[in-house]
Amino acid sequence: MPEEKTKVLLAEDDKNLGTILRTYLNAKGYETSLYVNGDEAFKAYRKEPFDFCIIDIMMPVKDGFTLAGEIRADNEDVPILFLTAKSMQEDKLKGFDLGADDYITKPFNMDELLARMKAILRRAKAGKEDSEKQVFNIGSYTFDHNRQLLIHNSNEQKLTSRESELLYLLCKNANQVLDRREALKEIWYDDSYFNARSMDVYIAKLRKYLKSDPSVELINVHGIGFKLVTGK
Amino acid sequence: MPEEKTKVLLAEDDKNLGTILRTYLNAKGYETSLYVNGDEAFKAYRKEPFDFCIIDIMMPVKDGFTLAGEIRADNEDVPILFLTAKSMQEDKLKGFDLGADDYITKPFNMDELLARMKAILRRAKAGKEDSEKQVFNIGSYTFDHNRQLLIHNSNEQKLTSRESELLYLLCKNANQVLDRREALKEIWYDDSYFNARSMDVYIAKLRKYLKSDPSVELINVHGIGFKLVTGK
DNA sequence: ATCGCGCGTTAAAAAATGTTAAAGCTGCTA
DNA sequence: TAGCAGCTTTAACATTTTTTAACGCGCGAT
Repeated sequence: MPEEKTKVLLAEDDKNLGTILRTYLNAKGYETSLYVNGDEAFKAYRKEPFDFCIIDIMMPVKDGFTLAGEIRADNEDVPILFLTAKSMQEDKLKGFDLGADDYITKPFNMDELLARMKAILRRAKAGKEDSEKQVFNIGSYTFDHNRQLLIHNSNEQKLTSRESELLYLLCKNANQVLDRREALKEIWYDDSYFNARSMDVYIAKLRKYLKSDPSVELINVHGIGFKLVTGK
Repeated sequence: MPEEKTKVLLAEDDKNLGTILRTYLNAKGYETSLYVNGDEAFKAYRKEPFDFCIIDIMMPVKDGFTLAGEIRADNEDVPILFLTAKSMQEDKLKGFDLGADDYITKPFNMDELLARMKAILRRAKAGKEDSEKQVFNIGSYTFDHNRQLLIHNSNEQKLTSRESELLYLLCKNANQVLDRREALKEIWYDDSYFNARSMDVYIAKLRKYLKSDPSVELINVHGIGFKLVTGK
Protein backbone atom coordinates (compact mmCIF):
# COMPACT_ATOMS: atom_id res chain seq x y z
CA MET A 1 0.00 0.00 0.00
CA PRO A 2 1.37 3.39 -1.00
CA GLU A 3 1.83 5.48 2.08
CA GLU A 4 0.36 8.94 2.06
CA LYS A 5 3.06 11.58 2.02
CA THR A 6 3.13 14.09 4.82
CA LYS A 7 2.26 17.52 3.48
CA VAL A 8 4.42 20.28 4.87
CA LEU A 9 3.64 23.97 4.76
CA LEU A 10 6.86 25.97 4.78
CA ALA A 11 6.60 29.72 5.36
CA GLU A 12 10.01 31.37 4.97
CA ASP A 13 10.77 34.71 3.41
CA ASP A 14 14.43 34.00 2.73
CA LYS A 15 14.08 32.45 -0.70
CA ASN A 16 17.50 30.96 -0.57
CA LEU A 17 17.02 29.13 2.70
CA GLY A 18 13.44 28.29 1.80
CA THR A 19 14.39 26.60 -1.43
CA ILE A 20 17.15 24.62 0.18
CA LEU A 21 14.80 23.47 2.91
CA ARG A 22 12.08 22.52 0.48
CA THR A 23 14.51 20.49 -1.59
CA TYR A 24 15.87 18.80 1.49
CA LEU A 25 12.46 17.92 2.88
CA ASN A 26 11.19 16.69 -0.45
CA ALA A 27 14.24 14.47 -0.70
CA LYS A 28 13.33 13.10 2.71
CA GLY A 29 9.88 12.14 1.52
CA TYR A 30 7.81 15.12 2.56
CA GLU A 31 5.61 16.98 0.11
CA THR A 32 6.71 20.51 0.83
CA SER A 33 5.16 23.75 -0.36
CA LEU A 34 7.06 27.00 0.12
CA TYR A 35 5.50 30.40 0.72
CA VAL A 36 7.47 33.59 1.15
CA ASN A 37 5.16 35.39 3.55
CA GLY A 38 2.38 34.67 6.00
CA ASP A 39 -0.33 35.96 3.74
CA GLU A 40 0.45 33.63 0.87
CA ALA A 41 0.88 30.76 3.25
CA PHE A 42 -2.51 31.29 4.81
CA LYS A 43 -4.21 31.53 1.44
CA ALA A 44 -2.69 28.19 0.53
CA TYR A 45 -3.66 26.74 3.88
CA ARG A 46 -7.30 27.58 3.31
CA LYS A 47 -7.28 25.79 0.00
CA GLU A 48 -5.88 22.51 1.25
CA PRO A 49 -5.01 21.02 4.62
CA PHE A 50 -1.43 20.40 5.70
CA ASP A 51 0.01 17.82 8.08
CA PHE A 52 2.84 19.96 9.36
CA CYS A 53 3.72 23.65 9.43
CA ILE A 54 7.18 25.16 9.55
CA ILE A 55 6.91 28.88 10.06
CA ASP A 56 9.55 31.57 10.14
CA ILE A 57 8.61 34.17 12.70
CA MET A 58 10.01 37.22 11.00
CA MET A 59 8.35 37.63 7.64
CA PRO A 60 7.03 40.62 5.73
CA VAL A 61 3.34 41.29 5.09
CA LYS A 62 2.18 38.84 7.74
CA ASP A 63 4.51 37.60 10.44
CA GLY A 64 4.81 34.06 11.68
CA PHE A 65 3.01 34.58 14.97
CA THR A 66 -0.03 35.92 13.21
CA LEU A 67 -0.01 33.13 10.70
CA ALA A 68 0.32 30.50 13.39
CA GLY A 69 -2.53 32.06 15.31
CA GLU A 70 -4.79 31.93 12.27
CA ILE A 71 -3.90 28.33 11.58
CA ARG A 72 -4.43 27.38 15.22
CA ALA A 73 -7.82 29.05 15.26
CA ASP A 74 -8.83 26.77 12.45
CA ASN A 75 -7.11 23.59 13.57
CA GLU A 76 -5.78 23.03 17.03
CA ASP A 77 -4.05 19.79 16.29
CA VAL A 78 -1.78 20.40 13.32
CA PRO A 79 1.85 20.52 14.46
CA ILE A 80 3.59 23.88 14.19
CA LEU A 81 7.32 24.42 14.39
CA PHE A 82 8.80 27.93 14.47
CA LEU A 83 12.02 29.12 12.95
CA THR A 84 13.52 31.91 15.03
CA ALA A 85 16.54 34.13 14.61
CA LYS A 86 19.29 33.72 17.14
CA SER A 87 19.02 37.40 17.94
CA MET A 88 15.42 37.06 19.01
CA GLN A 89 15.03 38.06 22.60
CA GLU A 90 13.45 35.81 25.12
CA ASP A 91 10.66 38.25 25.77
CA LYS A 92 9.64 38.10 22.16
CA LEU A 93 9.19 34.40 22.40
CA LYS A 94 6.91 35.18 25.27
CA GLY A 95 3.99 35.50 22.94
CA PHE A 96 4.77 31.98 21.98
CA ASP A 97 1.73 30.72 23.78
CA LEU A 98 -0.39 29.67 20.88
CA GLY A 99 0.30 26.00 20.85
CA ALA A 100 3.45 25.69 18.86
CA ASP A 101 5.01 22.28 19.24
CA ASP A 102 8.63 23.30 19.02
CA TYR A 103 10.96 25.94 17.69
CA ILE A 104 14.45 25.89 16.31
CA THR A 105 16.97 28.68 16.22
CA LYS A 106 18.71 29.84 13.06
CA PRO A 107 21.13 28.85 11.91
CA PHE A 108 20.20 25.25 12.38
CA ASN A 109 21.26 21.88 11.17
CA MET A 110 18.74 20.43 8.74
CA ASP A 111 19.14 16.98 10.20
CA GLU A 112 18.19 18.36 13.55
CA LEU A 113 15.15 20.00 12.07
CA LEU A 114 14.15 16.67 10.58
CA ALA A 115 14.73 14.88 13.85
CA ARG A 116 12.45 17.30 15.64
CA MET A 117 9.77 16.98 13.02
CA LYS A 118 9.87 13.23 13.41
CA ALA A 119 9.69 13.51 17.18
CA ILE A 120 6.65 15.75 16.97
CA LEU A 121 4.90 13.54 14.44
CA ARG A 122 5.67 10.43 16.46
CA ARG A 123 4.30 12.09 19.53
CA ALA A 124 1.14 13.28 17.83
CA LYS A 125 0.51 9.78 16.59
CA ALA A 126 1.12 8.23 19.99
CA GLY A 127 -1.15 10.80 21.56
CA LYS A 128 -4.02 9.71 19.39
CA GLU A 129 -3.57 6.08 20.28
CA ASP A 130 -3.23 6.88 23.95
CA SER A 131 -6.41 8.79 24.24
CA GLU A 132 -8.40 5.92 22.75
CA LYS A 133 -11.35 4.58 24.61
CA GLN A 134 -10.51 5.01 28.21
CA VAL A 135 -14.00 6.31 28.87
CA PHE A 136 -16.81 3.91 29.67
CA ASN A 137 -20.52 4.25 30.18
CA ILE A 138 -21.87 2.29 33.12
CA GLY A 139 -25.60 2.78 33.25
CA SER A 140 -26.04 6.45 33.97
CA TYR A 141 -22.43 6.73 35.10
CA THR A 142 -19.44 7.77 33.07
CA PHE A 143 -16.05 6.40 34.02
CA ASP A 144 -12.85 8.06 32.82
CA HIS A 145 -10.02 5.69 33.49
CA ASN A 146 -7.31 8.11 32.42
CA ARG A 147 -8.49 10.73 34.87
CA GLN A 148 -9.58 8.24 37.51
CA LEU A 149 -12.98 9.88 37.62
CA LEU A 150 -16.46 8.49 38.04
CA ILE A 151 -19.11 10.95 36.93
CA HIS A 152 -22.79 10.82 37.72
CA ASN A 153 -25.24 13.64 37.09
CA SER A 154 -22.49 16.20 36.82
CA ASN A 155 -20.97 15.25 40.14
CA GLU A 156 -17.48 13.88 39.99
CA GLN A 157 -16.09 11.22 42.28
CA LYS A 158 -12.34 10.99 42.31
CA LEU A 159 -11.16 7.41 42.41
CA THR A 160 -7.97 6.08 43.91
CA SER A 161 -5.58 4.11 41.72
CA ARG A 162 -6.75 0.72 42.94
CA GLU A 163 -10.40 1.64 42.61
CA SER A 164 -9.82 2.91 39.13
CA GLU A 165 -7.81 -0.07 37.97
CA LEU A 166 -10.33 -2.53 39.30
CA LEU A 167 -13.25 -0.69 37.77
CA TYR A 168 -11.32 -0.56 34.53
CA LEU A 169 -10.96 -4.32 34.42
CA LEU A 170 -14.60 -4.74 35.28
CA CYS A 171 -15.60 -2.39 32.49
CA LYS A 172 -13.46 -4.17 29.95
CA ASN A 173 -15.34 -7.31 30.96
CA ALA A 174 -18.73 -5.66 31.36
CA ASN A 175 -21.52 -8.21 31.56
CA GLN A 176 -18.94 -10.96 31.63
CA VAL A 177 -17.29 -12.57 34.59
CA LEU A 178 -13.98 -11.07 35.61
CA ASP A 179 -11.90 -13.85 37.07
CA ARG A 180 -10.58 -13.18 40.56
CA ARG A 181 -7.11 -14.47 39.91
CA GLU A 182 -6.85 -12.60 36.64
CA ALA A 183 -7.68 -9.35 38.33
CA LEU A 184 -5.34 -10.03 41.21
CA LYS A 185 -2.45 -10.85 38.95
CA GLU A 186 -3.19 -7.79 36.85
CA ILE A 187 -3.50 -5.27 39.65
CA TRP A 188 -1.77 -6.79 42.68
CA TYR A 189 0.72 -8.88 40.70
CA ASP A 190 0.07 -11.77 43.05
CA ASP A 191 -3.03 -13.63 44.19
CA SER A 192 -2.44 -14.24 47.84
CA TYR A 193 -5.07 -14.50 50.55
CA PHE A 194 -4.57 -10.96 51.79
CA ASN A 195 -4.61 -9.43 48.34
CA ALA A 196 -7.83 -11.25 47.66
CA ARG A 197 -9.35 -9.79 50.81
CA SER A 198 -8.09 -6.39 49.79
CA MET A 199 -9.82 -6.77 46.48
CA ASP A 200 -13.05 -7.61 48.28
CA VAL A 201 -12.75 -4.36 50.17
CA TYR A 202 -12.47 -2.48 46.91
CA ILE A 203 -15.45 -4.29 45.45
CA ALA A 204 -17.45 -3.03 48.40
CA LYS A 205 -16.23 0.51 47.77
CA LEU A 206 -17.16 0.38 44.11
CA ARG A 207 -20.62 -0.86 45.02
CA LYS A 208 -21.08 2.17 47.20
CA TYR A 209 -20.03 4.51 44.45
CA LEU A 210 -22.36 2.81 41.99
CA LYS A 211 -25.44 2.51 44.12
CA SER A 212 -27.14 5.61 42.72
CA ASP A 213 -28.19 3.72 39.62
CA PRO A 214 -30.08 0.56 40.63
CA SER A 215 -29.78 -0.83 37.13
CA VAL A 216 -26.04 -1.19 37.68
CA GLU A 217 -24.96 -4.18 39.68
CA LEU A 218 -21.65 -5.61 40.74
CA ILE A 219 -22.46 -9.22 41.42
CA ASN A 220 -20.31 -11.99 42.76
CA VAL A 221 -19.90 -15.32 41.04
CA HIS A 222 -19.13 -17.60 43.90
CA GLY A 223 -15.62 -18.99 43.76
CA ILE A 224 -14.93 -17.45 40.33
CA GLY A 225 -14.99 -13.70 40.37
CA PHE A 226 -17.20 -10.67 39.73
CA LYS A 227 -19.44 -9.39 37.01
CA LEU A 228 -20.37 -5.80 36.32
CA VAL A 229 -23.91 -5.76 34.98
CA THR A 230 -24.78 -2.51 33.28
CA GLY A 231 -28.41 -1.58 33.05
CA LYS A 232 -28.70 0.38 29.81
CA MET B 1 23.59 -9.30 15.57
CA PRO B 2 25.82 -9.14 18.60
CA GLU B 3 25.85 -5.69 20.05
CA GLU B 4 29.20 -3.99 20.35
CA LYS B 5 30.28 -3.61 23.93
CA THR B 6 31.11 -0.17 25.22
CA LYS B 7 34.85 0.08 25.84
CA VAL B 8 35.74 1.84 29.04
CA LEU B 9 39.13 3.28 29.92
CA LEU B 10 39.58 3.30 33.67
CA ALA B 11 42.54 5.24 35.08
CA GLU B 12 42.82 4.73 38.83
CA ASP B 13 46.00 4.36 40.87
CA ASP B 14 44.37 2.66 43.82
CA LYS B 15 44.66 -0.92 42.64
CA ASN B 16 42.13 -2.13 45.12
CA LEU B 17 39.39 0.27 44.07
CA GLY B 18 40.40 -0.04 40.44
CA THR B 19 40.02 -3.80 40.40
CA ILE B 20 36.67 -3.70 42.13
CA LEU B 21 35.43 -1.11 39.67
CA ARG B 22 36.69 -3.03 36.68
CA THR B 23 34.99 -6.19 37.91
CA TYR B 24 31.77 -4.34 38.55
CA LEU B 25 31.71 -2.63 35.18
CA ASN B 26 32.57 -5.80 33.33
CA ALA B 27 29.70 -7.52 35.10
CA LYS B 28 27.45 -4.73 33.88
CA GLY B 29 28.44 -5.38 30.30
CA TYR B 30 31.23 -2.88 29.75
CA GLU B 31 34.60 -3.92 28.44
CA THR B 32 36.82 -2.25 30.98
CA SER B 33 40.58 -1.79 30.93
CA LEU B 34 42.38 -0.62 34.04
CA TYR B 35 45.52 1.54 34.12
CA VAL B 36 47.24 2.65 37.28
CA ASN B 37 48.53 6.01 36.08
CA GLY B 38 47.92 8.59 33.42
CA ASP B 39 50.92 7.63 31.38
CA GLU B 40 49.93 4.01 30.93
CA ALA B 41 46.39 5.02 30.25
CA PHE B 42 47.37 7.40 27.49
CA LYS B 43 49.64 4.84 25.87
CA ALA B 44 46.70 2.45 25.78
CA TYR B 45 44.45 5.17 24.47
CA ARG B 46 46.72 5.80 21.50
CA LYS B 47 46.62 2.16 20.56
CA GLU B 48 42.88 1.77 20.50
CA PRO B 49 39.86 4.06 20.85
CA PHE B 50 37.60 3.97 23.88
CA ASP B 51 33.94 4.86 24.20
CA PHE B 52 34.12 6.17 27.74
CA CYS B 53 36.85 7.37 30.13
CA ILE B 54 36.74 7.24 33.89
CA ILE B 55 39.73 9.12 35.25
CA ASP B 56 40.93 9.56 38.79
CA ILE B 57 42.35 13.03 39.18
CA MET B 58 45.10 12.27 41.66
CA MET B 59 47.48 9.76 40.14
CA PRO B 60 51.24 9.43 40.13
CA VAL B 61 53.43 9.94 37.04
CA LYS B 62 50.70 11.70 35.09
CA ASP B 63 47.66 13.15 36.82
CA GLY B 64 44.09 12.90 35.64
CA PHE B 65 43.78 16.48 34.43
CA THR B 66 46.76 16.09 32.16
CA LEU B 67 45.50 12.79 30.85
CA ALA B 68 42.04 14.19 30.18
CA GLY B 69 43.58 17.15 28.39
CA GLU B 70 45.56 14.88 26.12
CA ILE B 71 42.57 12.75 25.35
CA ARG B 72 40.44 15.81 24.66
CA ALA B 73 43.04 17.21 22.33
CA ASP B 74 42.71 14.06 20.29
CA ASN B 75 38.98 13.55 20.55
CA GLU B 76 36.55 16.16 21.69
CA ASP B 77 33.55 13.89 21.82
CA VAL B 78 34.51 10.94 23.97
CA PRO B 79 32.78 11.19 27.35
CA ILE B 80 35.07 11.78 30.33
CA LEU B 81 34.03 11.32 33.94
CA PHE B 82 36.35 12.34 36.78
CA LEU B 83 36.81 10.65 40.10
CA THR B 84 37.71 13.21 42.75
CA ALA B 85 38.63 13.03 46.39
CA LYS B 86 36.21 14.54 48.83
CA SER B 87 38.85 16.98 49.97
CA MET B 88 39.25 18.50 46.54
CA GLN B 89 37.88 21.98 46.31
CA GLU B 90 35.07 22.68 43.95
CA ASP B 91 36.83 25.66 42.43
CA LYS B 92 39.75 23.57 41.32
CA LEU B 93 37.40 21.46 39.26
CA LYS B 94 35.59 24.47 38.02
CA GLY B 95 38.70 26.04 36.61
CA PHE B 96 39.23 22.96 34.60
CA ASP B 97 37.56 23.53 31.33
CA LEU B 98 38.54 20.54 29.34
CA GLY B 99 35.13 19.24 28.60
CA ALA B 100 34.59 16.69 31.28
CA ASP B 101 31.03 15.41 31.20
CA ASP B 102 30.66 14.77 34.88
CA TYR B 103 32.58 13.97 38.00
CA ILE B 104 31.83 11.95 41.08
CA THR B 105 33.30 12.34 44.55
CA LYS B 106 34.94 9.51 46.46
CA PRO B 107 33.73 7.56 48.20
CA PHE B 108 30.86 6.86 45.83
CA ASN B 109 28.19 4.32 45.26
CA MET B 110 28.96 2.17 42.22
CA ASP B 111 25.35 2.13 41.15
CA GLU B 112 25.42 5.87 41.08
CA LEU B 113 28.53 5.82 38.95
CA LEU B 114 26.77 3.49 36.55
CA ALA B 115 23.68 5.66 36.48
CA ARG B 116 25.77 8.68 35.56
CA MET B 117 27.60 6.81 32.86
CA LYS B 118 24.34 5.75 31.36
CA ALA B 119 23.00 9.29 31.51
CA ILE B 120 26.07 10.63 29.74
CA LEU B 121 26.00 7.94 27.08
CA ARG B 122 22.31 8.48 26.50
CA ARG B 123 22.82 12.19 26.06
CA ALA B 124 25.69 11.68 23.68
CA LYS B 125 23.59 9.29 21.63
CA ALA B 126 20.51 11.48 21.65
CA GLY B 127 22.54 14.45 20.50
CA LYS B 128 23.67 12.56 17.47
CA GLU B 129 20.60 11.00 16.04
CA ASP B 130 17.34 12.15 17.54
CA SER B 131 17.46 15.42 19.38
CA GLU B 132 14.42 15.26 21.56
CA LYS B 133 11.52 17.56 21.47
CA GLN B 134 11.71 20.19 24.09
CA VAL B 135 8.53 22.20 23.83
CA PHE B 136 5.35 20.65 25.14
CA ASN B 137 1.77 21.71 25.25
CA ILE B 138 0.12 20.92 28.54
CA GLY B 139 -3.49 21.95 28.32
CA SER B 140 -3.34 25.72 27.96
CA TYR B 141 0.26 25.79 29.16
CA THR B 142 3.39 25.72 27.08
CA PHE B 143 6.50 24.20 28.59
CA ASP B 144 9.88 24.95 27.09
CA HIS B 145 12.35 22.50 28.53
CA ASN B 146 15.28 24.17 26.91
CA ARG B 147 14.59 27.54 28.47
CA GLN B 148 13.12 26.08 31.62
CA LEU B 149 10.01 28.13 31.12
CA LEU B 150 6.38 27.40 31.79
CA ILE B 151 4.18 29.78 29.87
CA HIS B 152 0.51 30.47 30.46
CA ASN B 153 -1.48 33.29 28.95
CA SER B 154 1.70 35.09 27.99
CA ASN B 155 3.04 35.07 31.52
CA GLU B 156 6.21 33.19 32.12
CA GLN B 157 7.16 31.10 35.10
CA LYS B 158 10.84 30.40 35.36
CA LEU B 159 11.53 26.87 36.50
CA THR B 160 14.49 25.54 38.43
CA SER B 161 16.50 22.67 37.01
CA ARG B 162 14.84 20.02 39.12
CA GLU B 163 11.38 21.35 38.36
CA SER B 164 12.14 21.44 34.69
CA GLU B 165 13.66 17.99 34.52
CA LEU B 166 10.78 16.43 36.38
CA LEU B 167 8.19 18.17 34.27
CA TYR B 168 10.11 17.08 31.21
CA LEU B 169 9.90 13.42 32.18
CA LEU B 170 6.23 13.81 32.97
CA CYS B 171 5.60 15.40 29.59
CA LYS B 172 7.44 12.68 27.75
CA ASN B 173 5.09 10.26 29.49
CA ALA B 174 1.99 12.41 29.28
CA ASN B 175 -1.16 10.42 30.02
CA GLN B 176 0.99 7.48 30.98
CA VAL B 177 2.40 6.61 34.34
CA LEU B 178 5.91 7.84 35.03
CA ASP B 179 7.52 5.31 37.31
CA ARG B 180 8.89 6.77 40.53
CA ARG B 181 12.10 4.81 40.45
CA GLU B 182 12.71 5.61 36.80
CA ALA B 183 12.38 9.30 37.48
CA LEU B 184 14.57 9.13 40.55
CA LYS B 185 17.29 7.24 38.75
CA GLU B 186 17.08 9.66 35.85
CA ILE B 187 17.16 12.89 37.82
CA TRP B 188 18.60 12.05 41.24
CA TYR B 189 20.74 9.11 40.09
CA ASP B 190 19.58 7.13 43.08
CA ASP B 191 16.20 6.19 44.52
CA SER B 192 16.62 6.58 48.23
CA TYR B 193 13.98 7.51 50.75
CA PHE B 194 15.04 11.13 50.96
CA ASN B 195 15.28 11.59 47.24
CA ALA B 196 11.80 10.18 46.93
CA ARG B 197 10.55 12.71 49.46
CA SER B 198 12.35 15.44 47.60
CA MET B 199 10.59 14.38 44.45
CA ASP B 200 7.27 14.61 46.24
CA VAL B 201 8.09 18.17 47.16
CA TYR B 202 8.68 18.97 43.53
CA ILE B 203 5.46 17.31 42.51
CA ALA B 204 3.67 19.65 44.89
CA LYS B 205 5.44 22.62 43.33
CA LEU B 206 4.51 21.59 39.82
CA ARG B 207 0.90 21.17 40.90
CA LYS B 208 0.89 24.76 42.09
CA TYR B 209 2.29 26.01 38.82
CA LEU B 210 -0.26 24.02 36.83
CA LYS B 211 -3.35 24.80 38.83
CA SER B 212 -4.60 27.54 36.54
CA ASP B 213 -5.90 25.02 34.05
CA PRO B 214 -8.24 22.57 35.78
CA SER B 215 -8.12 20.23 32.81
CA VAL B 216 -4.49 19.54 33.67
CA GLU B 217 -3.91 17.15 36.52
CA LEU B 218 -0.86 15.61 38.08
CA ILE B 219 -2.23 12.50 39.70
CA ASN B 220 -0.50 9.96 41.84
CA VAL B 221 -0.60 6.26 41.18
CA HIS B 222 -0.11 4.83 44.60
CA GLY B 223 3.11 2.94 44.99
CA ILE B 224 3.98 3.30 41.31
CA GLY B 225 4.50 6.89 40.28
CA PHE B 226 2.77 9.89 38.75
CA LYS B 227 0.75 10.64 35.68
CA LEU B 228 0.39 13.99 33.97
CA VAL B 229 -3.10 14.12 32.53
CA THR B 230 -3.53 16.79 29.90
CA GLY B 231 -6.93 18.12 29.06
CA LYS B 232 -7.83 18.31 25.37
C1' DA C 1 -29.70 -29.15 58.24
C1' DT C 2 -24.98 -28.11 59.00
C1' DC C 3 -20.40 -27.30 58.29
C1' DG C 4 -16.64 -25.04 55.91
C1' DC C 5 -15.26 -21.68 53.04
C1' DG C 6 -15.80 -17.68 50.34
C1' DC C 7 -17.63 -13.22 50.55
C1' DG C 8 -19.67 -8.53 52.70
C1' DT C 9 -18.64 -5.06 55.58
C1' DT C 10 -16.53 -2.02 58.80
C1' DA C 11 -12.79 -0.31 61.29
C1' DA C 12 -8.07 -0.05 62.80
C1' DA C 13 -3.18 -0.35 61.41
C1' DA C 14 0.31 0.55 58.19
C1' DA C 15 2.22 2.71 54.30
C1' DA C 16 2.52 6.22 50.98
C1' DT C 17 1.81 10.76 49.70
C1' DG C 18 0.60 16.05 50.35
C1' DT C 19 2.19 20.13 52.14
C1' DT C 20 4.68 23.62 54.41
C1' DA C 21 8.55 25.32 56.54
C1' DA C 22 13.14 25.28 58.12
C1' DA C 23 17.84 23.92 57.36
C1' DG C 24 21.71 23.32 54.14
C1' DC C 25 24.30 24.58 50.06
C1' DT C 26 26.25 27.22 46.51
C1' DG C 27 27.32 31.04 44.01
C1' DC C 28 27.38 35.83 43.78
C1' DT C 29 28.25 40.46 45.36
C1' DA C 30 29.56 44.29 48.16
C1' DT D 1 34.95 37.35 53.43
C1' DA D 2 30.34 38.23 55.28
C1' DG D 3 25.98 38.29 53.80
C1' DC D 4 22.38 37.66 50.57
C1' DA D 5 19.56 35.10 47.26
C1' DG D 6 18.08 31.11 44.94
C1' DC D 7 17.73 26.23 44.91
C1' DT D 8 17.62 21.72 47.05
C1' DT D 9 17.16 18.71 50.78
C1' DT D 10 15.51 17.42 55.26
C1' DA D 11 12.16 17.56 58.74
C1' DA D 12 7.71 17.56 60.63
C1' DC D 13 3.01 17.00 60.53
C1' DA D 14 -1.50 16.24 57.91
C1' DT D 15 -4.04 13.53 54.90
C1' DT D 16 -5.05 9.83 51.77
C1' DT D 17 -4.66 5.23 50.22
C1' DT D 18 -3.95 0.58 50.96
C1' DT D 19 -3.62 -3.43 53.76
C1' DT D 20 -4.81 -6.21 57.63
C1' DA D 21 -7.93 -7.65 61.13
C1' DA D 22 -12.23 -8.97 62.90
C1' DC D 23 -16.83 -10.43 62.78
C1' DG D 24 -20.88 -12.10 60.56
C1' DC D 25 -23.58 -14.04 56.88
C1' DG D 26 -24.87 -17.08 53.17
C1' DC D 27 -23.80 -20.29 49.51
C1' DG D 28 -23.19 -24.95 48.30
C1' DA D 29 -21.68 -29.60 49.16
C1' DT D 30 -22.46 -33.58 52.09
